[in-house]
Amino acid sequence: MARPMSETQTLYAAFAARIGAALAALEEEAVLPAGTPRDAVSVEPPRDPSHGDLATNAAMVLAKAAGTNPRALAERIVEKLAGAPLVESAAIAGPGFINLRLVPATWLAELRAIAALGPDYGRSPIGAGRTVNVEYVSANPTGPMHMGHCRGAVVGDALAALLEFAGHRVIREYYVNDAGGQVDVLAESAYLRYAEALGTDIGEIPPGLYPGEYLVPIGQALAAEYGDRYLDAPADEWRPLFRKRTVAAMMELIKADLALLGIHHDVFSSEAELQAAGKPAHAEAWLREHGLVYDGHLEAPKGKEVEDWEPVELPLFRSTRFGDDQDRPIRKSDGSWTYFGADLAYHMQKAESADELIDVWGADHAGTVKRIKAAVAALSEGQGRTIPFDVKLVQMVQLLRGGEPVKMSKRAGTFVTLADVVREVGKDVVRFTMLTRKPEAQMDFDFAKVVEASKDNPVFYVQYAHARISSTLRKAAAEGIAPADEALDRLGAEELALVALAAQFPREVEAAARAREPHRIAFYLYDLAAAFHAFWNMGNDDPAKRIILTQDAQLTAARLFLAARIGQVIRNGLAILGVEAVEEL
RNA sequence: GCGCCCGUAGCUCAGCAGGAUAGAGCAUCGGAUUCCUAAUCCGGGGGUCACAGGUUCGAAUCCUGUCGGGCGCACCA
Repeated sequence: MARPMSETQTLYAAFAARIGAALAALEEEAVLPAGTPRDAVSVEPPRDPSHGDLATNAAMVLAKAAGTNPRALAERIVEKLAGAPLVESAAIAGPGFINLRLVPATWLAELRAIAALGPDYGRSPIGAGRTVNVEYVSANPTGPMHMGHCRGAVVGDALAALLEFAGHRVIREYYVNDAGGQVDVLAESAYLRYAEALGTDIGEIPPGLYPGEYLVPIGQALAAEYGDRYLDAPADEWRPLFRKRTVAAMMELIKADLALLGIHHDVFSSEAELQAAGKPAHAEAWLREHGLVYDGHLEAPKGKEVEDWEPVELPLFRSTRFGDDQDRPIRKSDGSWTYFGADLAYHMQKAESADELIDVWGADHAGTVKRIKAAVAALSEGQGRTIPFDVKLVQMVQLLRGGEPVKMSKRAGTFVTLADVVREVGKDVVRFTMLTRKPEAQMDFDFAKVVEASKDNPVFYVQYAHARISSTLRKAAAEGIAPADEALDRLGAEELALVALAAQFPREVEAAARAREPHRIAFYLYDLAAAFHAFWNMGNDDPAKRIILTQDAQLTAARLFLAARIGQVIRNGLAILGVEAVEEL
């Protein structure tokens, strides 16, 4: 046990392993029952730095299993840890915390580990061997992306990157809702533009159709390709073609918008193709076999008057068996599939190639979470394997400009497009800002504030820290000094404190990945940037604390080495968020 | 009426698997600029973690209820 740390082993991983070894030893001595689960054992920095460098709650969470009290068990664990390499002292505190004080060389080893791992520093194996399907965006293919889609897009994309960094294989997926009635409306709208392109005066776009200008080029393209062939033809003749062509064009628009945000999906699944392949019918048959679909009557909606309510018999999925409030229809009275019916089959399809599913939805779809969770639960049960399934609900974003709400009307076609916003404030600002709040909390997005270049704005604050590091390295290079790790032992307490914070990056990644919360990375980076800015400013008060000391090349090289590693961690974190680490501002 | 989310400093929000004395920014007050980028930093004041119960060695965190705000509640998507 207690192997010395290797070049590339990170601190928290090393000590988690060491404590595990100590616990295993105690199992052999029968102090702990064999096979005691250790999931709740954590290794973390103590709240108060004066307590030491690392703390573990092992004694507290395992005391019950050991049949003793936390402090007594802590003593047994401390015996095993006290003599370990790099440990200066191990003490029991409070209700049974074990505080470890480490020799300073520990931090220097971590610095070298960051250097050795580079862009891989912080990667975790917790997801190894697991494939996660993350479905996000899935905006209807009826027009360009608007700001209502933005937050889910960014959160989903960052979540996918985070899970990948934490070792999962990730499938980024987009569900194209190209089968519903709205797509007919879209086709009709495009048909109008087609007629317009051929010289017909179409006047005002009738209410209910899509009025957006973005359909004009589609109409022109269709006119150029087909001439007036469909101008006086019955709708049945052109509708399927116009649907297909317009949806395809809309998806190109959407993909271009997503590209502006740096988002690229691996898989686009078409609802229409899903239906054409008979997947929903197959799902229905399977569910009927398992007694989970039956023909029954839908209850009238509660708390809401429906004038022409008539009970009809429909095929219902027994979602109440899995916690839903009502059984849900999978087909309409005309026999076509409901959105849910197709979505249910879609989730079955996704589960074929993934161990785990995550959907990122807007909060306006909160009402349908239970039924789709019920569907996946039914699938899990029927297949006899657990399919973990999470729906991340992303709350609304209120758009402001200098404190005033930005007026939007979908009907009038005056929504704020994602492309406009990215053009105005930039990709990095949009992405980072969307991640500075937990997704389930509502947020404001103020155009005036997010472009502010001050510490009030976390994007700039973090990028500024990185730019400062870059410029320092440039300046040092110009003076002929390169970062080097030969004299790291000359680094002082302030420098080691900075390393201690950087060393937490791997566990932040793991915690964020486990919680499926990429915003934690953004907050961590803010803290790390703050620590670096504070460190930097010590050089303003005391010139001896500057990074570049022309009269001491050796110490300068060591400090540059430190600064470069902090920069590396910032880069790795920003990479998860999909934000550029700039070299200068 | 029902379901989901939220409620933490004057404002905007963090709070990491239930852990030690609840944190940051803004605002406010007082300081640092012959400087490697002051686009930054240091310090002061500011809290009944909405409220009431419960679970336990320990709750901002978990459970129940109440109040307040948001979203949703069609065979729509």
